[in-house]
Amino acid sequence: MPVRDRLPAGRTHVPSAGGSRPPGGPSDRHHEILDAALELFATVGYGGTTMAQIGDRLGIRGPSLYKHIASKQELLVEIVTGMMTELLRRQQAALARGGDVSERLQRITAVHVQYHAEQRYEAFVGHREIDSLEEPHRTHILDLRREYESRFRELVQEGRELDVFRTASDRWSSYAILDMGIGVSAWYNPSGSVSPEQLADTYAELALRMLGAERDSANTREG
Amino acid sequence: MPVRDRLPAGRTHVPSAGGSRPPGGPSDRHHEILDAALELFATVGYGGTTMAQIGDRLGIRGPSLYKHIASKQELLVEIVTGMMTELLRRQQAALARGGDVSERLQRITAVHVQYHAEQRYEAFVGHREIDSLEEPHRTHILDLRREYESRFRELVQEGRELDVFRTASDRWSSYAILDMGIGVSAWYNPSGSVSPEQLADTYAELALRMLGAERDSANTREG
DNA sequence: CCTACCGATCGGTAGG
DNA sequence: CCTACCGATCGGTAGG
Repeated sequence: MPVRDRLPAGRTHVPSAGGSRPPGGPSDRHHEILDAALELFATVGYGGTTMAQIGDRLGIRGPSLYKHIASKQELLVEIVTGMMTELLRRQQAALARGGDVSERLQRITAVHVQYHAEQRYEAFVGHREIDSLEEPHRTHILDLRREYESRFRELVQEGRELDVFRTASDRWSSYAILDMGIGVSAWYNPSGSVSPEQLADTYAELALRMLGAERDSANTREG
Repeated sequence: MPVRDRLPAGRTHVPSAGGSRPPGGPSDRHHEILDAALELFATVGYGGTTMAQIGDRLGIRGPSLYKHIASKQELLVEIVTGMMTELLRRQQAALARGGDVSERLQRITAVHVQYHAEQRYEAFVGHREIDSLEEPHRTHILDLRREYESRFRELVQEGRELDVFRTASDRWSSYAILDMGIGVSAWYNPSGSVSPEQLADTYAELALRMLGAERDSANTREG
């Protein structure tokens, strides 16, 4: 359900490297285009976005965009691959910190949710517009996604085998965790009073409870 | 994440009333069109579906559809309003059965999930294509959805005030439950070995755990 | 970065 | 239920 209403306006920049890039450089323009496209794809959809609209946001005409980009499809590919790459990167970092299975599950859930709040536009587009990707990009993204998902499932399984988690199905439990995090990208409001970190912590707690983890409620985070 | 791959082929009929309708009657054709449109909207999107494609499924040309329907938009409106109406109807029936707050929360979660598995195409389209609705339909649907969601939130609140549930936020908990159910419509495979009922029961259990409900694990269902 | 424009697609209508 | 077709939109190219 959550999507409440249309996605609220507001920016969700890919880090713009505030100053380290030569001003007026070609990749600056590319980045501005990507940014405008992201916001439009998120609010009116890939198919619903025209090159003229993207150009409007930069004060130029549609055809002028082609001096900086190859195609509309290229913009989508960059957005979606950037999203999956970043999700996998954060997930790997979370796992690399080690800890018991509850800690690791809690951490990959938290980074999952935090990303979907912080970069809600990338996440929203990344999930919604996968079928707008032409091959072989679509297949590639689906492969990355399967890898991302399998980390959750494997961790749930590990916990269940150790009798730390109690669940009827590793698969369904991990899907439930993934899906409730994805949902965040549809309703999170960055102008609200809650930070992505707070939301991430709360959801990670919900996930652990869902898995029937016996909480010591104290030492789940290392000192 | 879950969407695994493209939505698998397969039918999800609005009940076709096997035989009680006069054969060749006008509403038969209307229903066939609606059915073809549903499957196409679910697999290639509303914007990605052409009238010619819908016609193809019935062995007729695109323009011939207009003898039975008013517009492409009308088809979407019927699908989405049908979905929200049915969800609300089932939810009300679940609440009307009474019981304590855990029982009622468990039941509205179960019907939520069961619908998203049984009618996964309607549900998928109903969530994904809301922004493809023209006004005033879009606003109307969003109103119905808010009503549907609020029942979850109110029930979570009731349980928390009774100290039956323990949750950091009624809102986030209810969104989590709603979103994990919505996710089902993207990955559920009706050809698999698990029934919508089984999935619904399992998810209802996950929801209760998430809310920190103290399970007696026995008398949560009346005799 | 622009205007002019091509080629293709599509929802819907006309008129049988 | 069909063919013929209108009017509008859109991604992308040509050629400055």
